[in-house]
Amino acid sequence: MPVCIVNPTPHIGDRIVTPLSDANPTPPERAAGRTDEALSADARTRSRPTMRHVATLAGVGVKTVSRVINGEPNVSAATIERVLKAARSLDYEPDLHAGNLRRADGRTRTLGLLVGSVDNPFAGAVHRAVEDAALARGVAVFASSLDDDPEREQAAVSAFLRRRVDGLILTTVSEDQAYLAPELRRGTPVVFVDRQPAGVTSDSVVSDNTAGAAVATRHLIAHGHRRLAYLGDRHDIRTAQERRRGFLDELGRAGIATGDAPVVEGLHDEETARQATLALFEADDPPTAIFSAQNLVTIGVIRALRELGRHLDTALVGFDDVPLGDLLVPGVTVVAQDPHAIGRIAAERVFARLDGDESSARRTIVPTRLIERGSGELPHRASAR
Amino acid sequence: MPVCIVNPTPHIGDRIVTPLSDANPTPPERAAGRTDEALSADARTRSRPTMRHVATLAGVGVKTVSRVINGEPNVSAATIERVLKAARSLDYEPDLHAGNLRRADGRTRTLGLLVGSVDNPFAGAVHRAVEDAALARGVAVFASSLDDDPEREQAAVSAFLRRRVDGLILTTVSEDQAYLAPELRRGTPVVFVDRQPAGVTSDSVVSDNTAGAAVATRHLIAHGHRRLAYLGDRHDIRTAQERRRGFLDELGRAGIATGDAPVVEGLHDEETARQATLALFEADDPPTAIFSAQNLVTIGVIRALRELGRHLDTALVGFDDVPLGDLLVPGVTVVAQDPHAIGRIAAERVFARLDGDESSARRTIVPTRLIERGSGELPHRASAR
DNA sequence: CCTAACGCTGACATCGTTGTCAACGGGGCA
DNA sequence: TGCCCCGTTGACAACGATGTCAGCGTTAGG
Repeated sequence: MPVCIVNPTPHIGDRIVTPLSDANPTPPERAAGRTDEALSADARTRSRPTMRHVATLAGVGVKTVSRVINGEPNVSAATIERVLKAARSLDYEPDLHAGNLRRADGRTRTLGLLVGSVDNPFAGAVHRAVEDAALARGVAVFASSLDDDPEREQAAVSAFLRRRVDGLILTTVSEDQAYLAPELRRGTPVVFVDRQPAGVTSDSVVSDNTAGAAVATRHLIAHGHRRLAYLGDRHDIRTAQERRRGFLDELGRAGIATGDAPVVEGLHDEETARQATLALFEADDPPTAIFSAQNLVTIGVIRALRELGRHLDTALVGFDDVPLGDLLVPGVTVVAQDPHAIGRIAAERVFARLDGDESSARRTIVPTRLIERGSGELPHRASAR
Repeated sequence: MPVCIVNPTPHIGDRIVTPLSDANPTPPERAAGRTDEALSADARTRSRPTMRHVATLAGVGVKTVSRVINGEPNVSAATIERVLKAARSLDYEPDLHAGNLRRADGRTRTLGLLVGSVDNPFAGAVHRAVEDAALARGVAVFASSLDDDPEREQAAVSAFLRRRVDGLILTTVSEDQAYLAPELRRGTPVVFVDRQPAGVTSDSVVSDNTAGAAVATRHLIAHGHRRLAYLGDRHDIRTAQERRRGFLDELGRAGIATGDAPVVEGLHDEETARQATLALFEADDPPTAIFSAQNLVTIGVIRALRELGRHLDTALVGFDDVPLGDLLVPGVTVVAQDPHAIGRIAAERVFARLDGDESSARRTIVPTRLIERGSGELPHRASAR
């Protein structure tokens, strides 16, 4: 086995390629064998074995093979043995989709999951929960990233539907999901996560955005802050709107003028959030406390505050937890969502629908939890500047 | 739209469920219509429309619909128009798998991806890169978590194969992937990521584990440390073995006795790593520097060092980057992998194979990069204790 | 002893689509 | 005019599996 020693400080992007011994010398080729011997020899090598190959080798009919593979009753023990042996020797794997074409229930045992980005920790947790629920039922999960792009949303849904997924779990960003109406009418379960649907009615599972934002805001106000800034996601995302509303409502409730509270929207990643924060502190009358409405935004804000050296005197509460948030100094106070619960519940809703639950659409609101770690408890003091 | 106010400090796990107006009132039922009117009416409502439904509505044959849907030539403009109109009005989506059954190339435009856990940031980045490459080719990605469970590995591969994925990108953990040999013989592209295959020969894309670990170790030694501990993953994972070897070899090269260097293995999450670290400091002669060989292990070590108040006098270099590692105090020095490159290259290998590349199997080694952030540059001083 | 019932089995149609092939009609050319 | 070619179209088989059904042999019951 060749060992490769790399330059101690290599440039990422370089790579070292090591050729190994020959493999896959057999070019792909579809079988056309018809005689029994041809079938058998052929299945054992190039082409993918079908039930007919197994049946021929076992000396039984295809239907009998089907019965054995699917564990149907009324096959003699000896026959089962022969069929299994043949299947093993050919390394036979049944074609789920071919079977599905004819099968009565028409289920592909497949789910489509659309999340913000499979790279985001929130999405990762949702995905993992969905997968765990799916695995228990032998269901595979297609995962796709949305990137807040409405076209990508529709393209992903279309790709899922062409592959005949049994159900959809969707984070959406388009104005309106009316395009899903025909599919819903056909009975395909669709559960919206993190975002609520518009233009159609279906199950959804979301965090309590308004209340969570209000809790965060109240927390900052309770520590003496009167000049609070909101930094959030695109305004056309309803989830972001709810968080903003929770923030502004709470300001109003505390008698703080909402008109001149700095509200920055349209942030979608660390870098834009960082720059927005820097700009906020360049302007007159910078905030003494910040509510950041999304995990990547929170990280961008933290970076900016560090750069400005204001992280110890500017209070911060973020919506959605941040990895290692407890190990930073100060610790990052957040309104934590429960992405694992969101994913699990969404999957449960899909499976309940598949199992025949025809009750009316349900909105499940998963509570958030304020986690105090320091950044949100920084008191207001006379401006440091 | 009902608004729900949640208890300010709710217990996560509770949830609020709001019933919405009725939806999906149509029970699922397979169509059996035969006459043209029945076909049409039926397709428009309950059942999923097929090409025959579209053909009937457009007044053409199914093959013509097939031609239009697939953009094949030799269909008159007027016919195309009629067919598209009919397809749109029925909200027709072709069945990729049915087509695939008959199609010459036999491609499902689907990929199977097996990673440690879709929840892990390394895996998320790999996944995202694979998805991006796949999206460009209209390929959907099945993602599945391995959890270092050999049975899960085989079950996942089997689930992928039953769904006839065009290619596999696998993180493996079983002793031996000989079970893949028949599939490889059939020409299915398989690319191993992060782990190298055993018992079969196929493409792989891995980080330069040995060199990376050596760089990390050399870095710690250069800062005066002589008592270095290794904390790593399960010993039966080859990737972990390589990192350990890189560590021990480098110790040897520096003339440090490897026999009594603390080497803790079998760690698989933050908690086990944390406890192992605590134990290390309870014993005599604790290390002054730690090399942690995996991202979750690194985090566990950091937590333990914080608890012990030793984070400012114990040097630490981790293998694989840690989210927000630059914002901790001290910053976490790591040997960063390039998971995005790993995923991208793996996907490129799969697609190259699908495009007919039959060159011999290739091992691509993606370099690592030492990122100095503070924790790895803590100097050795006389024991603080 | 006859018949019904049952366990076991395979022939056949079918699922939704595409590959093959032949038919049709019109235009260009000899 | 006759022929061929080509663009357009649809009938039909086939892909790999399952649902249906009928046939076989054996056993239980009358």
